[in-house]
Amino acid sequence: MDLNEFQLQRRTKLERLRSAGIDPFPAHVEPRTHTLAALLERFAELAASEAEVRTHGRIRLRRVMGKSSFAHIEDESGRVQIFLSRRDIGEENYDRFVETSDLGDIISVTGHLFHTKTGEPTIFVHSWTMLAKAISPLPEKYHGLEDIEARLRQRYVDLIANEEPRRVFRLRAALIKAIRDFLDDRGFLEVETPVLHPVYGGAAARPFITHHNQLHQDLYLRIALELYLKRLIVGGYERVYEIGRNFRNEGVDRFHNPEFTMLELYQAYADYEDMMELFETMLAFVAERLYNSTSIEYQGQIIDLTPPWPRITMRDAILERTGIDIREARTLEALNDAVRSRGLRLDRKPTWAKQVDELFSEYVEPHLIQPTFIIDYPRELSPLAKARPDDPDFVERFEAFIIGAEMANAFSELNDPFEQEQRFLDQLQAAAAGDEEAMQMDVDFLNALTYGMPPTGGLGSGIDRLTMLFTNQTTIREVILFPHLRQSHDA
RNA sequence: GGGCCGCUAGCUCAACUGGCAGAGCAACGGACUUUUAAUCCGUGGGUUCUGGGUUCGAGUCCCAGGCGGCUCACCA
Repeated sequence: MDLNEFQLQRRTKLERLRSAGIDPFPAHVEPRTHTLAALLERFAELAASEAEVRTHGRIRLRRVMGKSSFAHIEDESGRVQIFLSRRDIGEENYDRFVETSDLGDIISVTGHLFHTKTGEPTIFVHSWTMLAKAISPLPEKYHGLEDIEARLRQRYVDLIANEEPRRVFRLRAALIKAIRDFLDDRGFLEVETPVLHPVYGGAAARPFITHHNQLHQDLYLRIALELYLKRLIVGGYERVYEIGRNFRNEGVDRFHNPEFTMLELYQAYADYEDMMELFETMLAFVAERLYNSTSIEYQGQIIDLTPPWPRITMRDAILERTGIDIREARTLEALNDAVRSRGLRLDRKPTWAKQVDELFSEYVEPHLIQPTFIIDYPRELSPLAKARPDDPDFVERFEAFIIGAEMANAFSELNDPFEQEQRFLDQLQAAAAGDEEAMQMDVDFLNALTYGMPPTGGLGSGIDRLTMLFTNQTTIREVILFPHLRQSHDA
C-alpha cells in the first residue's frame, strides 16, 4: 500500500496504540447494551437511572477543547454525542483519546447518559476503546463526498459520508421484500433457475459469453429468466417467480446497466389481463408498504399508482400522438409514407413492426408519466407471446410505463409448440438478415411445450427501475450498489 | 460508438484575455472543562488526469490518450 501524508500520520497513531499495549483492531468486542438509536429512544429512563451503557460507532465529528472533548459517533441506527472529561475519565485515557483517535475511527464507549446545558442528549464517557483504527481520512464533514465517480467507485466511502444512498438502498431492500410478500401471499413459489445458459433466449438482447473449461462448452450469461420459468409451469407449478440478475451486452446509460435485477413471474390459467391486474395491484401494495399511500412523489410530480391504470392499445396510443393508424398503414412502405407525409422525424427501420416500435418509442413513450398499460403489440416484436384471435398480426402483450420508462413487460404466453417453432424460425431468419438481437432456437424449450403448458400469463419487471421510481432517483447507478464503470487506471 | 462538457491539496471548490497555484474543511503545533460544521493563533501539504507540442513562460493554448457526466444511437 502506498500511504499518503494523512495515512502515514494515522499509522503512526496506530503504532503508538500498539506500543501502549493496545490492539487497534481487537479480536474481541464487548457486546453493546444499546444501539445509538435505542439509547435515544430510552434516553429519559436511562439518564434518570444513570445506568452504565456500552455502545459502538464511528467518530464523525470531534471537538477537543483542552481538558474536555465532544465527539459524535454514528452507527447504522443513528448518531449520538459523547463527552469526555479529563478529570472524570482519567488523564491517561483522556490523553489517549486526544492523541490517537481520528475522525473515522470506530470506537466503543461506556458511560451514562445526560443532557448538556444546551439540551443535547449525550453520553458521559467513563471509558473508551479502539475497535478499528481508520487509516484513510473521511471526506469533508459538511459537503460529504460529491464527486460522482468517486462515489460509485468507492461506494463504501459514499455510504459512510452520505445519508441519501443509505436511504435508497434500505428502500430498495424494503421494495423487494414487499414484492416477495405480495407474491408469496398470492401463492407464488419462489424458484432459482440457471444463470449459465447453453442457449440464450427470452428477450431481444446480445449476451455475454463465457466458457466452461472442463466441458469445453461455451455458455451465455442469461439475458432473461423466461424460458426456464415456463418449463416449471409445464412441470406443474402453477405460480412461480424469480428475482435475479440478468446480463445484457448492451450500452450503459441512466436506464441501463450491463447486469440488472429482474422479476419474472408466471401464472397458469391466466392471461395478460390477469397480469395487468396483478402488476397494478402489486405496485399499489408496494407504495402502501413504503409510503402508506398509493400516490408517490417523483421529481416533483405526483405519480398516482391507484388501480386500475388506463389501458391503451399501441394502435390508439400512436394514433393519438401522431395521427398515424398502424392498422391502416399495414406495410413498411405505407407506414413510411404516413411518417413522411406528416413530416415526422424518425430513424428508418428494416421492418414494419420495428418501425411501429420506433414510432411508439419516439412519440408516445416519453409522454407516459402516469402509470399506463400499452397493450397489443405487433407479433414480430414478441416471439413468445400468443397472437390475438381477432387479429393475428398483434399479440396479447402489454408493457407498463411510468415516468416515461418501461416498468413491466407481459403477455399471454404462447403455448402452441408448432407456432413457437415457427416464431423461432422467423427469428433465425431475422438473425441471418443481420438482427444481432434475434432469439436463438431453443429446442429443449420446444420439447417442453410438446408436453403441454397450460394457458399462462407471464410478466417481467425491472427491479432497478422500480427502485428508481420509489426512491426518486433519475439514474440507475444510484439504485445499484456497485454499478458498472470502466476500469480506472489508478484502481 | 458520435457530439458537447468536465478532471486543480485527503474532501468541497477558486485561480480574468497565458504571468509567483489559492481558500474552507481535514491534518500538524499551540490556547481552551458544556461544544454543536466549536472557536482563536500558527504551520505544513500539489504528477493541476496522462503523454507530447507551441511559448521567454502553460492549470489556462494545440495534438493524442484515460476516466467521468450530459446527450444521440441500441437496449429493459
